[in-house]
Amino acid sequence: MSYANYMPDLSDGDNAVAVNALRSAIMRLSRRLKHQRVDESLSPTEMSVLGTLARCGSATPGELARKEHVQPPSMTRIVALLEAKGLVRLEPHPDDRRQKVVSQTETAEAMLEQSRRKRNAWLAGLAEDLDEDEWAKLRAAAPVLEKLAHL
Amino acid sequence: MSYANYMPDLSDGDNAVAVNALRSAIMRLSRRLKHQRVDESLSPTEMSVLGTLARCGSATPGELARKEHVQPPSMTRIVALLEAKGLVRLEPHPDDRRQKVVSQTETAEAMLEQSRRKRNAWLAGLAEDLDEDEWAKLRAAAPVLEKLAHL
DNA sequence: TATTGTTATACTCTATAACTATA
DNA sequence: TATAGTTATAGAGTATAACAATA
Repeated sequence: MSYANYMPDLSDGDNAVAVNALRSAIMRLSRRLKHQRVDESLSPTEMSVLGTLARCGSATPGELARKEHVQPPSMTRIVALLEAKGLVRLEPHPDDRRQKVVSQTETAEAMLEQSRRKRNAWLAGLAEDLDEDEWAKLRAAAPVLEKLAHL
Repeated sequence: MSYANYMPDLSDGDNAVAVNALRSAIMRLSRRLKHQRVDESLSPTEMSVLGTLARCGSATPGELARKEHVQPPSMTRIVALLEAKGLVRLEPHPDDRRQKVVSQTETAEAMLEQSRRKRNAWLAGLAEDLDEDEWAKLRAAAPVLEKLAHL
């Protein structure tokens, strides 16, 4: 099969339908996920930063800003709030005194675990309305969506 | 196969991984989708309301607030902004004088069409990094995500 | 008395512009 | 001169509380 067969041709009805459905679902679900916080004082982006740190180990504020698609001043504020809550640690960069190294604390790890439980519980509630086939499709698409989000 | 086999057991690693990936991707993609507005003066929720009206025909402010998961005062503001831009029409409710009926204008239909084109263009840009199999998984999961968002 | 929608107000999150320190 | 991060400020979007009109 040639590249043209799966490239998202703008006139391809299937892909257009999928794109519209994805966008609509993403915007709606993101709004509802905001209400599923383990800690009400933790914003979605703060949670996302903790998740990034859990995956990457540590990062500079600039790297975090690029990964989360926010501007540097916004990340400055987010990191400061997380530090005040004891969820991240800030250390001087070993090679460059302009930069800082942000890493998660043990408290953050515990909170992420708690968050995972709450998200699973929320999902379990919705699951009663999904059948096995639908669940399989979600599991298959999850890594693709994650890849899209990182592109 | 029994119900227990596809129910999202909290100890099920596959589902937990999928949930984490989905949540992370949804939050990141929603942030980037905000920057893909066809009209800079139209917020994501305003776009979403227009989409809802396109699907449902018309609705009261209260119904829209529930569907978009925002509080009634927020929807009052959103509807007022959309009306000022000539994108929705407000008419008195036929049976209940407390309520109003919101419906989209022809201008809104044209804007939604333009928006679809822009989203497809954005997706076409990302498509170069997705292979055929990944696209198939996205198409399969799109209706499921839409269903989730409506549950 | 309950419900629909609005007004007034405050809060959260993010961005832009200007600044400091270091490379 | 360029880059990393910060400070100060403004704007967008939403929520809560109090209110008006109608059921």
